[in-house]
Amino acid sequence: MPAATPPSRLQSRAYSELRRLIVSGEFPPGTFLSERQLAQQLEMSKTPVHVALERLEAEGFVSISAQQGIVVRGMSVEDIVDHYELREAVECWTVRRLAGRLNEAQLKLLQENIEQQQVALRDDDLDALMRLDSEMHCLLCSFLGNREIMTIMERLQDKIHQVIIRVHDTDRTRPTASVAEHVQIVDAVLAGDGAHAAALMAEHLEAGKRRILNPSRFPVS
Amino acid sequence: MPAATPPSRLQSRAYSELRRLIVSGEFPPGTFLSERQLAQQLEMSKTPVHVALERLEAEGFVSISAQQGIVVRGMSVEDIVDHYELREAVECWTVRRLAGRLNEAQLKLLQENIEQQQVALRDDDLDALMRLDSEMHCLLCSFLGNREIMTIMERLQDKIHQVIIRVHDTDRTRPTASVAEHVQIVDAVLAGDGAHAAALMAEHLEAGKRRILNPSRFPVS
DNA sequence: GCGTTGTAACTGGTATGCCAGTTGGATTCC
DNA sequence: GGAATCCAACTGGCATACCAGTTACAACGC
Repeated sequence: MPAATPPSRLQSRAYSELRRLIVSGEFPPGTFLSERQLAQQLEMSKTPVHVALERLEAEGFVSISAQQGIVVRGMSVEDIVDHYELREAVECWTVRRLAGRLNEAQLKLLQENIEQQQVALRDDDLDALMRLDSEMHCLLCSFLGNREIMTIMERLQDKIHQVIIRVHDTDRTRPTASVAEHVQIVDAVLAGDGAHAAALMAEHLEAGKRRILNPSRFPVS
Repeated sequence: MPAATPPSRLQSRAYSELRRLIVSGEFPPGTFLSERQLAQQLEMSKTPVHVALERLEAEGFVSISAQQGIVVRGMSVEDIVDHYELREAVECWTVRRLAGRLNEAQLKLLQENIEQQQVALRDDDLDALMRLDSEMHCLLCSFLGNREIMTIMERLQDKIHQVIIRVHDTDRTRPTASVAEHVQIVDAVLAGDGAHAAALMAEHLEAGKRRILNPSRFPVS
């Protein structure tokens, strides 16, 4: 048996696609969605779409009101604070744990990422910087080999991506500092100084949070 | 309009009920479930049951194979290790953050919990001890007022409950030590010594993990 | 007796139709 | 003209029917 095509449930496709549309900003916060319309757009029936939306609601990406409609959730200021607290807890612990334990392959991945960050910074490519930042944080977590943590980090990165693409500041100070902080964090991890790496990570995340919260405009639940 | 009964979707009821049945051990790991049978048991149709199961799969409580069946997931040794790593990250950060910031009402809640633990210990009521332990850890996290963290903690507590009810050791050493550790942790938080509280919490969780992993028998995914 | 094969009884996944409830706007009545 | 009202066009939630795929077992052929 060649196993043919993996059955690949429609609901999985609906989930991935919808999550992508929301995270990418194509469905910005506040957008009203309709099961029927989405079903038509995704060329499937309501059922798998319904299941996917239900899961997205559980993960906080949409809000469903019976007999009313579905609306894409944004993050409130409180949500963002909560979000960064969780990231601080997880990521500080991560670098503390990783300190002095990186192998060569892992180090190479980090260095490649940082080099690309520096290129993107020079080219003023903010989209690439954003992607590389997310990748860097996920990369560090992935080295733990902990699926629980990875799942959470991927969700957190997606949620913050949804917010950050709507923050347009022309100031280059923060991206420049951010790349430098990444270098310092990796250096501290490499040096085996877990406490220092954790402290740097905390400052790094705090700065990221301030950048998002300061140019304050901001959405709703 | 008196708003009558809140609509309370059937799928929410299905989700809560199924999660309860799994966590409580009534559906032990490895149990085969059937959408139709569950629908009959819960007195509703397949649809809400299907949605609930899909969400439970996303949260790791069950495993669904198309055209085959649904099986209640247990935790592998790796799952347990991952689980405790995440708890260490979150809970150590929590007590560090809480150190020196408890108000009187919060302190009272903690003290009441500890008193009940001591009573349960004296009465040799292991079920109560288990419940109070879970409550104590959730209590601490709840003081942060962080919904992200609370949601995660509730899921983690449920998953570990599912495992721990299957560990029957007659040794009273661990429960006794556990209660004492809770007292020390609260004392450290109260004294405002975050680093010490975090260190105590790490040891406490490590001991809990060892207790589960040592009497090793253990299940599958 | 053993291996093969065919079949029937399941499984979850999906499509469809209907339901109750909400909403917004046109209409009607003051 | 303004306000209350009613109705039609939605919404998501649920039940049902059907589908494809899997599995286990019985019957058959060797």
